[in-house]
Amino acid sequence: MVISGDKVTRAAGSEEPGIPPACAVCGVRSLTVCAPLDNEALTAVEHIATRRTFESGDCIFDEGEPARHVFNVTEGAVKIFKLLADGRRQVTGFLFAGDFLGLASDEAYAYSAEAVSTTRVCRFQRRQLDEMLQRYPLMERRLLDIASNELAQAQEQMLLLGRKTAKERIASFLLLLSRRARQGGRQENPVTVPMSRSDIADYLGLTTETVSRTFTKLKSEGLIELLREGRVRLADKGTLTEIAETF
Amino acid sequence: MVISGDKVTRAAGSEEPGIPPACAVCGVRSLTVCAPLDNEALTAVEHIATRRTFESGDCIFDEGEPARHVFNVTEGAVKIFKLLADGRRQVTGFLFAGDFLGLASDEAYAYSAEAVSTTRVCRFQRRQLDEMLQRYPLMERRLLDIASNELAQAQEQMLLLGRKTAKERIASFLLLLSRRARQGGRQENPVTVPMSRSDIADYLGLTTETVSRTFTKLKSEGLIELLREGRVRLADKGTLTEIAETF
DNA sequence: GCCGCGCTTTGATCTGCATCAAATGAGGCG
DNA sequence: CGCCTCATTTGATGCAGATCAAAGCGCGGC
Repeated sequence: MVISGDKVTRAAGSEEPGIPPACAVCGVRSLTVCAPLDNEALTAVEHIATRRTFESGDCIFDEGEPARHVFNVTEGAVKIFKLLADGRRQVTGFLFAGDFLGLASDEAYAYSAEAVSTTRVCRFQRRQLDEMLQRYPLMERRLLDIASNELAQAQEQMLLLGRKTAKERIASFLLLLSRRARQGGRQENPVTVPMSRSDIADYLGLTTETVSRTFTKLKSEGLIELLREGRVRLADKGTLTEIAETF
Repeated sequence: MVISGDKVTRAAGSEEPGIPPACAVCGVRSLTVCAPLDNEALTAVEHIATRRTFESGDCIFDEGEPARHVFNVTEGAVKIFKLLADGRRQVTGFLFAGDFLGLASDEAYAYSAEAVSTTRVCRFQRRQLDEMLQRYPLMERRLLDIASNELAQAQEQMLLLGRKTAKERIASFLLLLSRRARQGGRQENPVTVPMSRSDIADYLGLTTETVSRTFTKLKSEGLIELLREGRVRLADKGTLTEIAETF
C-alpha cells in the first residue's frame, strides 16, 4: 500500500486519496456546470466525481482518444490544442477554474488538453454525467448555456485569427485574460500570464518572436508593464481596448 | 390588406401565407433539432414555427440585435459573420439545410446572418422554443449535441485560420463543402459553391485575389475543375485531402 | 555561488499573402 | 443585341510577420 506518493508521475494526473470533494463548499461551483444543482443533486455529483491534480506540462487527454471522461477545472490553467501532421499547433483555448472540459460531439476528443500550471480538476465518467444530465434538466440546460458561450467565444477568436493584426491580437489576449481573471475572482489588473510565449503564439496564430516583439512594443508605448513571474500590468486599458476592438 | 406582395422586400424576409409547415413530412428533419421529436411534439413545433424566405443578400439578423428568434434552415445557404469597426469582416460559418441558427448565450446575437442564395427557414420565438426544450428533453439533448458539433467545427476552423497556408485553406474548404453537401443529401462531387469569392476570402482569412489565384493554381495542377454556375469538380480528392490535412 | 539549460528577447533577412491596378468575363436590362 | 455593372481573374509591387541566428537571462542543481 502506498504510504506517500510524494512525487507525482508526469503522465495521467494523480488520484487524490481520501475524501470526495465537498461540492457543497466548492469555491468555483457558481462558475461551473454544477451551479444550478440542489443539495440532493450535489451529493449525487460527489459520488461520481474524482479529484485529480496535474502538474504543468502534464497531458490530460489526447485528441482522438475515446472520450470517456469530462472534467471541471477547479484550480490552475489548461490549454487545449490541435496539431497538424507536421507539428504545426493551434491552441484553441485556455481554461481556468470553473471551466468545463471534454465535451465531444463524437466518441473521441476533438482536441488535446494539457496543464499549463498546477491544475486540479473534478473528473466524471462521461456515461455517469449523461445520466446526471437526464436526471437534472437544470444541469443539462446549464451545459447548453456553457456551450453557447464557448461558441460565441470561438467566433470571437476566429475574427481575431482571420482578421486582426499582431498588435490587435496581443491586446485582445491580455484583455481576455484580465476579464477571465475577474470572472474567476482572481486579480484582474496586474494579470497573471501563466502560459509560455510559445503557447500564446500558438493561440494567436503568431510565432514566439512576434509575440515577444509585440509585448516589447506595447511596453515601450507605455500601455503595459512586464512584471516578475509572468505578471503583466495593463497600464492603459482604454487604449488597449481601442486597439483590441480595432480602429 | 395586402393582396399580393409579389416582389419581396430585401430586408427582413417575407412571411409565407397559408398553411403551417408540415413538420411531419419535412425533408430535412432528420438533420435538425426536430429529429428526435414524436408526432405530438412535432405538432407543437408546427404551432410555434413560421416559415420565411430570404433572397440572396437579405439580412436575417444583425450582430448585437436582441436575439428574439432562432431559425432552422430548410433550404438554401446562409453566412454568419462578425465585423470590426473599420469594416474588416470574418465569416464564421456557412449554414445549409438542416442547420440551426441563432443560438445566443447572451440576450443579443453574437454575429450577423445573411442569405447567400434563396433560403427558406423555420423561425421560432426564442421564448417559445425554450418552453419546448423544457417540455421535450430529447430536443434539448439534441441541441446540446448540435452545439458540441459546432464547437468541434469551430476548433477545426481555428486551426485553419491560425496555421494553414492559403492552398491548404482552399483545399479544406472545398472538402468541407463537399462533405456538407453529402450530409445534406445534395450532390457531393461536382460540388456547388454558392458563395462569392469575397465571402470565401472572409471565411478563410484571405483576400479575394488570393482565393482566386489559389483556385487557378489548383486547377492548373489538375486537382479541380471550375464548371459553370459556381460548380467545382474535385478531380483528385485524395491529393486535396492530403493538402488539407497537411503534409 | 557557479554552471548549464531552456525560455525569452533582439537582430537581420526572407517570403507568402496583401495591396494596388487593370483587364476580362458574366448577367441583367433597355 | 449591345451596353453597363459588378464579380472574377491576372499582373506588379509592398509589407507584416515568418524564419534564421545569436545574445540575454532566470532558475534549478550541485
